[in-house]
Amino acid sequence: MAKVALCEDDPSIRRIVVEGLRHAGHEVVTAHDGREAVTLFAGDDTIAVVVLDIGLPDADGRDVCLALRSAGQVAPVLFLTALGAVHDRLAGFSAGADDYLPKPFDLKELLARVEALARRGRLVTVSSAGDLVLDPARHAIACEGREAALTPTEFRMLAAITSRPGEVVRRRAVVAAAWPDGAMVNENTVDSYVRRIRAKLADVGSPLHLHTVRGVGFSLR
Amino acid sequence: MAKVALCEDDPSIRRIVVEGLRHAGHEVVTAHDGREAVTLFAGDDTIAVVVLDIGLPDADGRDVCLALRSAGQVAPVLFLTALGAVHDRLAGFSAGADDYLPKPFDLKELLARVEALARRGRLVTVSSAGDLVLDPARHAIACEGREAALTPTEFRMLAAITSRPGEVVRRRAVVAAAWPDGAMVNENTVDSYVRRIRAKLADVGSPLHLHTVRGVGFSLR
DNA sequence: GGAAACCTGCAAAGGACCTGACCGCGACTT
DNA sequence: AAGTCGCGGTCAGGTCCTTTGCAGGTTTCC
Repeated sequence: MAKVALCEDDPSIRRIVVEGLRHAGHEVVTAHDGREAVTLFAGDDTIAVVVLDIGLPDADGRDVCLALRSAGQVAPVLFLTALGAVHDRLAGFSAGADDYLPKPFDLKELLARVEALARRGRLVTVSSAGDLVLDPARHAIACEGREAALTPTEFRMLAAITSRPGEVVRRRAVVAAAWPDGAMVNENTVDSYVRRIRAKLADVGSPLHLHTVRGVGFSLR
Repeated sequence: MAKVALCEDDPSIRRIVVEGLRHAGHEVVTAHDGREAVTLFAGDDTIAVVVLDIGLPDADGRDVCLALRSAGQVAPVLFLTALGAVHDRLAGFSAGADDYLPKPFDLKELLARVEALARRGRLVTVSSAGDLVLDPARHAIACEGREAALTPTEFRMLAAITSRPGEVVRRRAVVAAAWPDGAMVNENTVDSYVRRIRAKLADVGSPLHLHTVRGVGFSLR
């Protein structure tokens, strides 16, 4: 029950994979070549996993991956390839891939890996108007290329607020998230952190602002 | 003439396999349970192939595999199992296995597969990101011709960090990888090693730097 | 106007990390 | 057997960042 984007030029392989994914309950969008993949997949933030063939007729799958990444697509990418050579695998990873499957592959294994990637999520995306990305793997936020590192406490706090975009997160909940051990005394410390988080949001040019709801808490809009 | 690591709790099966491998000219090291396997196999970089029983008395073979992987063991892993079910096969692969053999198996087939794996080297042999190359066989890093030798501990540590290029690897994970036996007391020792690794990265002129993320861990960028 | 809630700038304290040096141990050499 | 060397691990001191809280200004609500 996740949305999977598939780019594969070989019709028979494509059919098998699509049927397998659909049968497993996933929604599938397909592209036949690299250009179509970029067009269809780049702006779609509902995609949970991207499956890319490396050997495409019009482009290298890795270039497609890079293009998707630079277009803000943050879904994990799994590469399919007939090339078993190590350096291809490596090039795939350095292009921003999250997993790799050499052809010929077992369909069940592909399904297992796709689902693993979908579960893992890898990134918490906050897409509302622009695409602000919260990256737990790097403890950073990113927006259109620009990136800012967060301290552990800042990150916990922001994560709590972005977990429910648009909604108001109560001050108490923010405190509980930022200080899981139950420590913390001074209320004002929260404000200090909010201030610093706001500064970093501004640094990356985020279209989303950390809005305060007086007497209640904070929300991201 | 390859070194094979075997972990199997059943004495009769173990004896048969060991004799078969030795007869074929391989060197064999054995473990009886998961803990012993991790202890013996994790730090041994001369191992060409690891053969793991999935059903061990003290642990799931897949967990052992994960532990070995995170400890920097890069040899291909072949699973033995009495379970023929597909989902076990898949779980095995997702745990980082390279091949799979259901019991009861023909000794000749096991030998053939072990040798195939030994020849092939390993699925993820050289982990590299950018132009930096990590060579497990020589315990060295190289960058555009220049090369530097790493000590075993340094290598395990760097391997753990390069396994996820760009992402932050938690300090805890780094420690687990560098000291697979769970030893290690002084936190500062990690810093010392990081320092040495940085020096060697600089020696070979690596474009990638070992970046520290305060309060979290390290990442390679 | 006044109080509460919030923002801002700043600075102290403590922790995390870096650095350079040191020492013990085992392996290898002589 | 003694010496040498590389590796693993530790230590002390310094640096820098994170955390925390204060003090005072500003906004909002009654």
